[in-house]
Amino acid sequence: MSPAPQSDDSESAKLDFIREIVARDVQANTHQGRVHTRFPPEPNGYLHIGHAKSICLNFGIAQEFGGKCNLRFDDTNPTKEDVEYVESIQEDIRWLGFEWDELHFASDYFEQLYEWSCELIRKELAYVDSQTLEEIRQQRGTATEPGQESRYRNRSVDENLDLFSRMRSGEFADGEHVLRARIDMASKHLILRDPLMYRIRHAEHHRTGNQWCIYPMYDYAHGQSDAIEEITHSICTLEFDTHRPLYDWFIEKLGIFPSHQYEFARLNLTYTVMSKRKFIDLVDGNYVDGWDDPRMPTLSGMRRRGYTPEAIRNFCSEIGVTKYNGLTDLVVLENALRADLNKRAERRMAVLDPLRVVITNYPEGESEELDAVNNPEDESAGTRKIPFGREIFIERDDFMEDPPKKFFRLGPGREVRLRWAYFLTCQEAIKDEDGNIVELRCTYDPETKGGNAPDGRKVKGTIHWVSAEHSVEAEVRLYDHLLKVENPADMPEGQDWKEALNENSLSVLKGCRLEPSLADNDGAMPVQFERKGYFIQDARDSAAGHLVFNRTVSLKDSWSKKGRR
RNA sequence: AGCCCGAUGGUGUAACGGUAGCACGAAAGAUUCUGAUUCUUUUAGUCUAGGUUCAAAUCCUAGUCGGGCUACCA
Repeated sequence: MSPAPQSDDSESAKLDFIREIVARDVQANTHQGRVHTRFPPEPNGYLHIGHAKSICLNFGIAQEFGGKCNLRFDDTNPTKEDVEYVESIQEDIRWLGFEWDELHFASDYFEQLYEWSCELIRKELAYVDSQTLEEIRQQRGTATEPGQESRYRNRSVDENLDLFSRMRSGEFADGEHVLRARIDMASKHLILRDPLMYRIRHAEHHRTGNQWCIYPMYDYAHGQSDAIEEITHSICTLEFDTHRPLYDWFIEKLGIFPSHQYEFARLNLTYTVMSKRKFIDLVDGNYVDGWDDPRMPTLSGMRRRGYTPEAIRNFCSEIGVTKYNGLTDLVVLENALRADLNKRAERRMAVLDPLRVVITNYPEGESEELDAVNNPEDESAGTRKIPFGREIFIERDDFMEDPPKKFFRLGPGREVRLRWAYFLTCQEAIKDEDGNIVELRCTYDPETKGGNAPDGRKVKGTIHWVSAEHSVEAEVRLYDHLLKVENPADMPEGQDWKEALNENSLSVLKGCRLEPSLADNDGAMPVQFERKGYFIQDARDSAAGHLVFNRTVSLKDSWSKKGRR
């Protein structure tokens, strides 16, 4: 399939430890120099930015080494999985810019897996255990004490074969029997203490329907699926590293294609959570609006928020791949996003907190159109016309009645530039009876049309504005961190991570005023509201009569930072 | 607790026995019709203790700290 463009680091990029292994294997002509990876999600939830790291790694390696990457759904637990997720996962991967070479489902291998189980039984390497869950658990032993062998451990091959086939044919209820690998109940690797291979589950599977009532466990299904697909490098996250001895054991005993497993550290980001379990808590607890809430680190949420695939890919390449379990600062992600949006987003003007300005020396009842540059970073984006008139709106915090010296914006008697328009001088602030400023009376200099003074005088500040008459109203949603703490794994004793939820993570601004070109903006196009940030029209709630914009990310703001000090 | 994995500026990473480098952040400055962008400069690091070696971030041993495993989840 056609490779997507890989992230923008080129040849100068250093190889991470996994790519080093792959490069070495190619060099040594292992598997005839063939490279084949896979991305193996369980279809039981939506993909998140952590999955993006794995996707970029697996698909990226395939592209870089001229290999292949499969998408394989690890659908071995019918009670948790659903086609809804199968579809959303594919959508998200494609959106990220990758295309799989082969699409597989572990459930397609159930018959082969069953046959291999029989082979292990015949080799006396697997047996049917008829103990209860509780008994099995108790016999497992502890980290310091060995486990005990099941009283069913030495059943004959024939009895095992018979029982296993009757398990398959549905003779038994859930939990009556399991199939176990016969390894070593005294092993220091707890995972090798006769791990379960199959359990009985009378449940309908989203793909195989009611064809099966026994389902393989992850450890028995995953490595064998890798082997069937002749995966050369099976890349997974760190928590599976204790499973590797078992992964290798099955492959060795079955004598099948020797896939190898390599583990890397999953992504952790500050101020957010990154697990399906916690996402479910957020959605079910109505802390967010759903899996695609723009505050969620799910790919669907990030897409709705206005993240671009390129930004995510660049981020993944910047953070690297190691076995160190770190915590990546969210600003790294946000900067990757700003860098990408800065190049591609067209500029528009929008006033989020409008303050009316009457330009007293501008002729009443008249208006004009001015030229504005769409993207100073990209000349090909061209220009557009923006209407200007006697009454405009400016941002409320662009005016101060008693401004400090370093405030470059509007104040009584001060002159600023209206972006792409004229110089404007504030003459008077009109207040209501409570002393709130409700309107500004200003004058403009007709000689400064376009934004430059013929006499060469300079102004320190340029502010954005919209025409009162021509602007359109919109709702704007601003987002902040989901959590108030950097690391939810680090909560004080006895505190649940949900106590750290930021109750101000969403603020909804109504009555915002946008320049009219935004009314028929192609909804999918990211835009920069000048001096405010990058925004995108909300894909779900925005309609012709009711514009809704999401703030993707703010611009860097060294002014407000200074104020804090 | 046993086993496994890990530890380099604030954060994320590179250096593969031979000059500790990069990015982000932070700080200062320049430019600027976005207090954005861009550019310049500065900042700050090898967990600890031993050992091997002419030479250790790198190899060895022990310790400390962090993570994982002890599901009929993946």
